[in-house]
Amino acid sequence: MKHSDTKTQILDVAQDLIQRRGVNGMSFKDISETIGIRRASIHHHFETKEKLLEALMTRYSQEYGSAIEDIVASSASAKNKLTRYMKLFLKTAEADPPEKACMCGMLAAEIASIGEQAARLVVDYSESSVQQIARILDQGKKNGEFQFNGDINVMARMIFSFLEGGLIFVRANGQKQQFKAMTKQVFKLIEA
Amino acid sequence: MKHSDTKTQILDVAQDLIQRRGVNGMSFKDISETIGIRRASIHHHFETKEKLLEALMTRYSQEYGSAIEDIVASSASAKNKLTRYMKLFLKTAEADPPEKACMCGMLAAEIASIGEQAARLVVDYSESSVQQIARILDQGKKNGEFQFNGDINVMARMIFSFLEGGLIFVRANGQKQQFKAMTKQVFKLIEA
DNA sequence: GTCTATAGCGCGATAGAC
DNA sequence: GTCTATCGCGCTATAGAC
Repeated sequence: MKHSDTKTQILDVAQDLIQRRGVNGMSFKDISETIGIRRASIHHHFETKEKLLEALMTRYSQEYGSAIEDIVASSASAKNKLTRYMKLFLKTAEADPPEKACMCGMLAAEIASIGEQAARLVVDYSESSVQQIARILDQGKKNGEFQFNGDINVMARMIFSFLEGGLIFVRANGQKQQFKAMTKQVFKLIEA
Repeated sequence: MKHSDTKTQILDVAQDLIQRRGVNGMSFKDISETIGIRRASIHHHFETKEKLLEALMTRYSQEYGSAIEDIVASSASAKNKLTRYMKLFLKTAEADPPEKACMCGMLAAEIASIGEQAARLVVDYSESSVQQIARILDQGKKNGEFQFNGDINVMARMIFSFLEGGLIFVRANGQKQQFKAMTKQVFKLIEA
């Protein structure tokens, strides 16, 4: 079993810190102390903090983007797909130790503090997530699983917004079981 | 017409900066340069940054808390109340210049970076907001305006989460008209 | 690829004059 | 109540040895 290389370790620790404290609450010093190297060594792998954020968000988009694509492209029911999609968020809410929000949500909250490139990656990822949710809703509406009034895309954006905001607030108030209750409530609103 | 005093100016500028950049993206230097005084003068009014955040969140709870109470306690229809409540968020989304999210949401996102006292004020305020939304939903369900499956409190928390998350993401992607569309979608889901 | 050393600035905070 | 001056630390970033 090989240990992950330094570059990967840096990305892992940076992501963890951002999910807990945010971009401006995460520093090269924090990272270096956590993985036991010097700050200068981080700069060897990532020239600037801005570049680190770009690399982080790129990896994130690929990992989660393909996980979500797998879900949407599968032959399962719409309900099963939406359940699996929301389970990705549930996993973060129920992480041990908890106190983690979605990294995309944290970067979006501090969008003014990250570079243009990283900001675009955040926007692109979130817009693509909304689209994927919309596809699931569309499938469900067409095959009769789901039934609700209003526009599918608006509804998809609402679900995404609630998932992101929900994670931030259950982390703040510590009541993570509330998050699960809300994901179940989604189905009560849209199921036929 | 008297100009607002320094203490109020400091709170106003601090709140504005937090809504745009977040707690860790706001500094005494930013505040001092914006209102044209020295950093030491801010410390005269607020001993520490932590105390400033407490004062800020206390004022915020009072202002918005009483505005929300007025709405909930009025004799209007549930639909009218919920519309007025959501209009408080819409006003932030459509602020000019925009790029503002809800201060409570920004503090919640960076909850690990603020003191215990300020953190509790954030949690208390958001929980009380959820309760107020629940009261509106309860009124609407009882008098037949609203009709939806599931628990009222969970539904209230979902609406609050979506409003907070929604503000963060429409600020990031610049499409504030999407926020208004989502608030309208709420009624399509719950109206009888 | 990791290190030491350092530059240069921003930060929160305090002492003390006015 | 505001100022100047300063402390001490954290921050991102860079140069250059090993």
